[in-house]
Amino acid sequence: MSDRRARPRAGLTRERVVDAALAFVDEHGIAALSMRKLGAELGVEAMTLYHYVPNKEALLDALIDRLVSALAGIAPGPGERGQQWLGRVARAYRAQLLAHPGVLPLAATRPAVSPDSLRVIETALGLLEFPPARGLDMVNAVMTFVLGHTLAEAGRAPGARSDVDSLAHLDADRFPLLAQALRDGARHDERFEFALEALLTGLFATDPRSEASE
Amino acid sequence: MSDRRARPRAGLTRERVVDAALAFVDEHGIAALSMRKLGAELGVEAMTLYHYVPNKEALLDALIDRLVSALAGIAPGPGERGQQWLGRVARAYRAQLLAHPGVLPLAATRPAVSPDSLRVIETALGLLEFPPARGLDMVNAVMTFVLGHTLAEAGRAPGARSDVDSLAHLDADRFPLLAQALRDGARHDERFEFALEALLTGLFATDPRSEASE
DNA sequence: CCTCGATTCTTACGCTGTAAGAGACGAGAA
DNA sequence: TTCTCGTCTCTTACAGCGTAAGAATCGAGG
Repeated sequence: MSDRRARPRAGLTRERVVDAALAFVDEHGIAALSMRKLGAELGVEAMTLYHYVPNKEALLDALIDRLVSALAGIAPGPGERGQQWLGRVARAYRAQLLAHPGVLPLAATRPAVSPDSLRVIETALGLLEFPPARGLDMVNAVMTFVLGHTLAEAGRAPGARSDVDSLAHLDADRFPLLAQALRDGARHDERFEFALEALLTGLFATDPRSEASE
Repeated sequence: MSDRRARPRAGLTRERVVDAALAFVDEHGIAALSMRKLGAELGVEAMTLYHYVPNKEALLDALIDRLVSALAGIAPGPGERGQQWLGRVARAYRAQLLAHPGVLPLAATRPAVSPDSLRVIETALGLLEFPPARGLDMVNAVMTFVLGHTLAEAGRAPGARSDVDSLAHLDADRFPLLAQALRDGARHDERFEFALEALLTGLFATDPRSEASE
């Protein structure tokens, strides 16, 4: 019944598996991802995947690592100050998250402590001219801000797009100011730029050298 | 075999169900929550819960609403400026999230558009002396910042506590500055206060009346 | 050709959310 | 009291999940 070449080798790699998972999540959302479906996408049974990934958790971790790794390549330009560089990293992070919104809930839920993300932080601390503890506070503030902001913008299920989009039909009598604020639409990019600049300005407002006291 | 009073009424309410779910999540984490286990906690079969909640998604939504509703009661003090009030709301939001860290992944993943959260925003817009669109940007920035920051601090599984805590044993040779920055421990509260003040300062740095141009 | 390790599949278990419908309860009507 | 009816609860069932255990198959090196 079964022909002799029913099961040719699929030529899988851990990388190919993660690639396929990322593509699948981009298309169908994180909730739809299952080992069986991912296997089917690769022409393979579910259990085969366990030869390349210890379990599903590890696979999900690998998805985040993909996004964060892209940030590790952002080198400071010649003479670039910490503030500019941190802004560039923040924008790149947001771009990565927006490019793969299905992964956003994962980024929110799992710690980002891969070697690549540590490298980004180490670079920042070297660049910032603040005491390391303070520098870490600043990096933490910026990265968590980007995550939170992008979550509100695009982190929800593939159906409803964003917080402000799901408010399209709201009670203008009970919330007149909010209705007015929303009249111009979402303006996600503007909103992000405004808030990022405000945060960076606030963070860098103090003098690096006056930090040891108190 | 089964005695005559085997099934007395459980006296459930939607509220009691949500209460139990919140308590269960606080104790065992969101991943452990299942309709069957929650039913068992209430002395009832799983399907019984569906008389009080249309499905599990709605139950999860109800959990977030619990947290956000607590913010709706924060009224501006007499003569209180927008910046102070927004800071108080931010700290209260963080306190709510920290009190129920199991719910944090939900807050990150689901839109916060319940009537109560809209009321908070409307109040903010009335208080801020900025054009509503700009005021919404500011509220959005603060709330998403708090969410992101608290996620990094406590949003992970009940096992590993936080991002910085899971770095306790890191390679001090490869990441010397980071290791130094972590020498004093987590300092979550300090870190939050520093970043929140920076953000608020940055947000309120511009003059409300000079916003119409450009 | 034969063997061996790497790869893939099969089967199975306990768990999940929930659809469908049966059954038991308690309050009001007769 | 007895009957009825709407509300509550349970039973059964199904398709899907992650993955443990082990059998089957492949391709490369001896």
